[in-house]
Amino acid sequence: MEKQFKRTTVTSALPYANGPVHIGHLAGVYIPADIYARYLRLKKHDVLFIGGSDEHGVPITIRAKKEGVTPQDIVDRYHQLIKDSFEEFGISFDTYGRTTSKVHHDLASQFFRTLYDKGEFLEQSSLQYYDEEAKTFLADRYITGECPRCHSEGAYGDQCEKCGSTLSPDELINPKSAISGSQPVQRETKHWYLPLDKHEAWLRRWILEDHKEWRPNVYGQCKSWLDMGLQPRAVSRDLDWGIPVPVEGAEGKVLYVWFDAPIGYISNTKELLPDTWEQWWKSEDTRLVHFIGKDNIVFHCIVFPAMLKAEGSYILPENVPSNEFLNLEGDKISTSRNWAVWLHEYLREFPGKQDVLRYVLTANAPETKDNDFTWKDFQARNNNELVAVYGNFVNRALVLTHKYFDGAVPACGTLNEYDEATLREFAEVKAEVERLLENYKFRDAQKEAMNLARIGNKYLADTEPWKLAKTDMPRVATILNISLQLVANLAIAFEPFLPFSSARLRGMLNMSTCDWEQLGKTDLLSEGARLNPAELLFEKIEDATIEAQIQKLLDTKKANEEANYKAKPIRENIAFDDFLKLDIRVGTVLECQKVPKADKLLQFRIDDGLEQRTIISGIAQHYAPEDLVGKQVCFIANLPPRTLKGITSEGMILSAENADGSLAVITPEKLVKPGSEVK
RNA sequence: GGCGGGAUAGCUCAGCUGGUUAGAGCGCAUGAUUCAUAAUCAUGAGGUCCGGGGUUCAAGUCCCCGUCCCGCUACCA
Repeated sequence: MEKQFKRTTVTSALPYANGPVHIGHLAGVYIPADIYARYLRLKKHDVLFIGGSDEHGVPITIRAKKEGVTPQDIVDRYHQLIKDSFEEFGISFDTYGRTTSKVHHDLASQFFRTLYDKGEFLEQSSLQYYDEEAKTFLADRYITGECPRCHSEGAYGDQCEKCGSTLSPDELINPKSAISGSQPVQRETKHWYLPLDKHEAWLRRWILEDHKEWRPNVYGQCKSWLDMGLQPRAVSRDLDWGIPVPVEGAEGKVLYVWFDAPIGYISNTKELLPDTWEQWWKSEDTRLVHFIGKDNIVFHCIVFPAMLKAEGSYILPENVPSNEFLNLEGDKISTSRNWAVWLHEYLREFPGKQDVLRYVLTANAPETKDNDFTWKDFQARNNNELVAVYGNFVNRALVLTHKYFDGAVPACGTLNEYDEATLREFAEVKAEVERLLENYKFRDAQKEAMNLARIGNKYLADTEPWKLAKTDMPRVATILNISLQLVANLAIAFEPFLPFSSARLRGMLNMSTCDWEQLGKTDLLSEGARLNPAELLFEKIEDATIEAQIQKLLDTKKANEEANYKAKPIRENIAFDDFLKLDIRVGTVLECQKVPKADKLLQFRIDDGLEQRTIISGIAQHYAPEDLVGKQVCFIANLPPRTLKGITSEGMILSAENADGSLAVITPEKLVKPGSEVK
């Protein structure tokens, strides 16, 4: 475990280039990765911090189609937006590439080819939908139709967004091609699969035995997957946006985006360092660390390592620190619902306050469980911690020096015991911050760094130089010298966390060096050195500012509710005879209970006027079974029976679906005889 | 339902392989102080460690049963 590494490759999940970056991404991946990379650099370790945009995949092509532009236009737009906002925010990538680059295409292609030549893939043909008009196979997202579960229109081939079901394209009723609108036909197509099952044995050993130190969520999820047994995964798709499968007879096929994206880490390295990139990826004394969100655990811990191992010449990750999710004001962050704090907007609305957001998102990082970001917490942490503790100490030390010594670092006399105890505390904090950072505990590490400022405030309160100034100037000189040394130390300690503030602080101190190993030293500023005028390192954030942000979110929410409250268009007319075929009846609920081993199903015993029948209905999340007993419901009585969870359902209970997805059972306005027809 | 993660002071979280009166920051109360962005410092009040069993001399920490939250997954005629 205590392996010595010569260099470290740090990767952070590639953001998908079909939308901007929000605080969830920052808290989960980019800020911790950046802190880690900056820390290693400060320690003069060799480190390479890799980022880049993920620019392939179906959602981008769909978005392009919708907007009437090319996929390239989409990725160009968001790649630039994301790249610029990361840069402005101080995420210190050594390189930020993109998966549409030539280097990436070549490398990914070559990677695939190597595995292909080594026989690491399975080839398999299957039937898939094909659009004869557009002359192309259709990816799952390109097929729409009626959802077989909730019967709403507009379900996609992989998922119905209305009821949330996961679908496969051949389940859709009346499938239509999203490209031409024509009815697609099934055609045989060949694809390549990575047989993960073949890699199971070593993965099991490597993760479950050799990496017990991985975070519980990461380890647990891997174990869960391994215990369920791994299945082969397709690595190609029929699509024209992506990296062509480099095999004869594979025209019209591209690498599946999850296969090409992680290779992006490697190709971005190669693009930056064409001659030496391999040492960052193939040398046993390189430590590889992937920073990701919890949705990416399986890819980075199982699939990507399997790819690397299959290729044969690459190292495997040493750790995969993965964060949970960040919520916003109590609700899940959602791009489609516009429920987010977007980085590019934050940068515009809070100019110069990068570090405030960095601080808050680290202090409240979802390292062990989902956390909630609130604007009030943002304000409190800024005003009560950054301003009151850190900024204030810096300001006190500088102002006092200007007042009593005209802005020059005063001479340090003999230290008394209290001085030395204070400095010892400092050294202890340094060791603790290091230990925490090396264990990927960024939240605690930052808190520990903040303790340095607390020590400083206490030191000033206890020594009271403003009183001694009347009687003992040499002692005041010593106290302020030490205080200023502490301030200089803060500039180093906070460099990984709050780089902008550290830079400003160094400017105020005229401090040229910044080296982690100097942390804890008391000669960072030499006697007589001139200080610049004190500026406020952080400023208070007023209530009005916070209220405006909260209002902005509330407005968003309202706008969304209105946007969602749009009734669906009426379907095509049907013949009256078709209506007559439906036999809708009223029944009285005699019994109702939850179906065992199913979360959404209720089992009804219904009096239909003639006899009793059993009906299963997926409304368990909206009704307690006992509340329905004795009620009358409407149901379709002449559907063929269908077995669900081993129970035969003889009909379908009618419910209305509200805008928020909740269900309301349809019941007659007054009591009628069971078996009454609904016309 | 299965699997994984979580549940500890008002809030956000620490508590390693079980061991003295369960900790930190913020908030709150009281006092001190004025160099400082009404900042700081000290002290204090706050906890059936989700509930119930069990193992043990000893359990927040281990085992079993259950509840709630998050994720993946199954079911939704």
